[in-house]
Amino acid sequence: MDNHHTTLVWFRQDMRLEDHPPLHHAIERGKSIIPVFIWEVEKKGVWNPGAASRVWLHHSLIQMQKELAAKKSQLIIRRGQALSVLKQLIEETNADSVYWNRRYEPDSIQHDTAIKTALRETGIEVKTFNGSLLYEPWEVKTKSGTPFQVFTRFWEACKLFPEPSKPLPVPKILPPPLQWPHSLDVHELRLLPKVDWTDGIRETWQPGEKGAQTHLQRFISSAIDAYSKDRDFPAVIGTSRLSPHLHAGEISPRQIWYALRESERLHSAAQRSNEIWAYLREIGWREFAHHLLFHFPHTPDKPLRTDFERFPWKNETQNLRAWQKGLTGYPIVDAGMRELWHTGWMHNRVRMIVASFLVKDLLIPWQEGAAWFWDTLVDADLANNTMGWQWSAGCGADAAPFFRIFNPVLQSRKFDANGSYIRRWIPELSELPNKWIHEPWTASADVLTHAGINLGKDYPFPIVDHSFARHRALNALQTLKRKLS
DNA sequence: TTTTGAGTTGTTCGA
DNA sequence: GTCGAACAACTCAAA
Repeated sequence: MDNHHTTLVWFRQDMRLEDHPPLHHAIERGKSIIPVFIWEVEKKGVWNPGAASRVWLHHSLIQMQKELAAKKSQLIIRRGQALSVLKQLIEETNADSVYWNRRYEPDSIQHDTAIKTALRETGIEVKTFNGSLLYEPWEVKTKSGTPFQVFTRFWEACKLFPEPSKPLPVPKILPPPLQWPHSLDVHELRLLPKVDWTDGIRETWQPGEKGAQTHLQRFISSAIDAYSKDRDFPAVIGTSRLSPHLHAGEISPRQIWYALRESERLHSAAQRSNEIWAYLREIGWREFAHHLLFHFPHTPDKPLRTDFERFPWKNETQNLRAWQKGLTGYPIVDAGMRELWHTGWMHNRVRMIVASFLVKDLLIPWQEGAAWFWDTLVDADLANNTMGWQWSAGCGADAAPFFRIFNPVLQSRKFDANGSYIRRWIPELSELPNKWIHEPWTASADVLTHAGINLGKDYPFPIVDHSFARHRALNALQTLKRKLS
């Protein structure tokens, strides 16, 4: 049995067959291919995937198995230390090459680099590729060679690069080995929770490459033309909702880039072009987040602006719990937190509102918010999550702390004027007229009774007064300034 | 990328 | 028709 020159293609956060450089190059070698997924033993002090991400991964793996089966191939699933599993597989299959797409989180870089070195030392060919970013984080730099810290400058610099390379086609067939090594069943990884709370995720999402394509097509055909207007309204499906697919790598940013550029070419109207670039700019934010994380690897735990390490945070567990459960008494905040809990996702506008509320109104450290998002978001991504929270706290790149104290009532009136988002996620308020839906505590006893609400019982009073909290946050920022000078 | 508060101008309404 | 109070609508600077 000559299985010689088999290539292992190691899948991680790139659960797709289209635009997959390692697969493409493995096929070009003309030898058999074994797709591998390894569920690594969870390590302490490392950002292991959160509960919602694991649920997503479970379903994504099942989809991958189906996709591969249609290509006369299969996904070999193993568990354990990646290096020893790969060595084991190399021995079992006589493989001489391992290909994979690069990851960019600090832990992953260290980890993957060590594996690459160790494998090469044993004479194995290792090739790594860029499968998840438009540009490598180290390619984009200022004129003086330093990393960017302001988005607009970063994005301008990106646009000076040649366009990203065209996505690679889905391979027609993956040459199978003469004999398949043993694989675990997806269920054996125990990625699903013991108590099943995943209904909402399953109803809302369709993990896998097909689901990603469906979302992309829907977005291009029905939402892109109103993107810049609609994207801020959480009751409207005005955003792409591609974030979990992007995070799992079920679609690559190159595929999105080309799909949109293609649609720009087909509809040459200037307006559509504006909308497309407004959206691509968001893909740019994702690139920027990875750029920042690569150059400032300590930022998942520590503020980029070091003076913020002395910010007088309040670690009030009760308030944190109320925020997590969607019981702050501010309907727009609670609606967002409940959408998150139920679907594993939250509209971006609402993410900014709830983040501002946690950090500025409750003065709870942004790391607490980041940790909760990490566990509950199906799109939990270390780069995006870190940048987003530091942006909200005002301690990261593009710092503007004063601009980021959102008024939850004003935001609610502006972006959910008729309260349909609130009513969807907070049914106990559904009978309350629009006038009071954003601030139930201002409604008269009469109005509340009529809406069937016993405030303080059915729905909480605000856990903090926003006006008071705003002044408190401004004072806290003031002390930071004083300490500096 | 937002909110607030002050200052200004405009509008309405009743005496 | 006039006056002034009350309030709405708007602009702008500062946090």
